[in-house]
Amino acid sequence: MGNQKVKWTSEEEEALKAGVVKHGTGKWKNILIDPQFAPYLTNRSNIDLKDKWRNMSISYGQCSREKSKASRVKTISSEALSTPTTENLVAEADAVDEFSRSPRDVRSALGYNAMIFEALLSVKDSNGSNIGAIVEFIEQKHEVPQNFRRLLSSKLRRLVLQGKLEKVHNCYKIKDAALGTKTPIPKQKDIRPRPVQNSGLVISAETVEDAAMTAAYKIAEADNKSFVAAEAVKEADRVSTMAEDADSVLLLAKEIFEQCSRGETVRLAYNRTC
DNA sequence: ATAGGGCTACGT
DNA sequence: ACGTAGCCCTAT
Repeated sequence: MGNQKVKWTSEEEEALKAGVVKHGTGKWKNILIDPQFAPYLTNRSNIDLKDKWRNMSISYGQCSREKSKASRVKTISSEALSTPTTENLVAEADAVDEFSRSPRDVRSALGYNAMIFEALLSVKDSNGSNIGAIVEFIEQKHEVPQNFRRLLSSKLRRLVLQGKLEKVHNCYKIKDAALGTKTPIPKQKDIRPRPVQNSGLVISAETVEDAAMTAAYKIAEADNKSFVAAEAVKEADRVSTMAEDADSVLLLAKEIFEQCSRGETVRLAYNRTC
């Protein structure tokens, strides 16, 4: 007799994720009235968004480990201080948030792309950020190598090439199109054994990039709120590292392709150690 | 308007 | 029978 339950479609989920990236968690009404997302969410109320986001956060968080019913998020604040498990360390680090940068910051090992998105997402300036600001932001939160600025600029260039970022004058910002409205890729909930298309580089690279975007969502969420279980952070780490590897291969392939198409002879030397 | 607890339809 | 996820209720 109660009402029928209407399952969320993947389009709705994507719109919600993108909405959270753009407006932040808790801004459900804003997401709902944003013309960018509204078309996908006509059947949902702001409360629905809140509930759905809660469910998504929970299911991302518990992934593989213990599935005690009490891991419902609220335990973080009460127990984090007493039991030093990895999970709680992360929760704690995120709860203190802001400018806490203990030397063993759990996220210091995150992939650079993830850091870049993290930086750009937390700067709400619609003009974007210049490279100096990005470097500064990341240095605040993570330990970086000596040549970081140089490294960063090549990463940024790459992301612009891929259409993930937009460069205006000397400022970089996240391209809206990259945040979901673009492709209605079905993208089912991971876990599934997904038949790996052995057909090629492009497809797999795109898939990985998609995963990297998801990782960015999670990181954005971690900064906006104070919870995201260790599993999610670890996964974000793993995935963004994969994405960077794929990036390199993709870029290399592109260069080779361009040289070939100009009729140049391309020589490849294989001297990897692994 | 939002957060969090509670209820329950639905799929195993 | 049980867990999950969508929906409802209430305090803030």
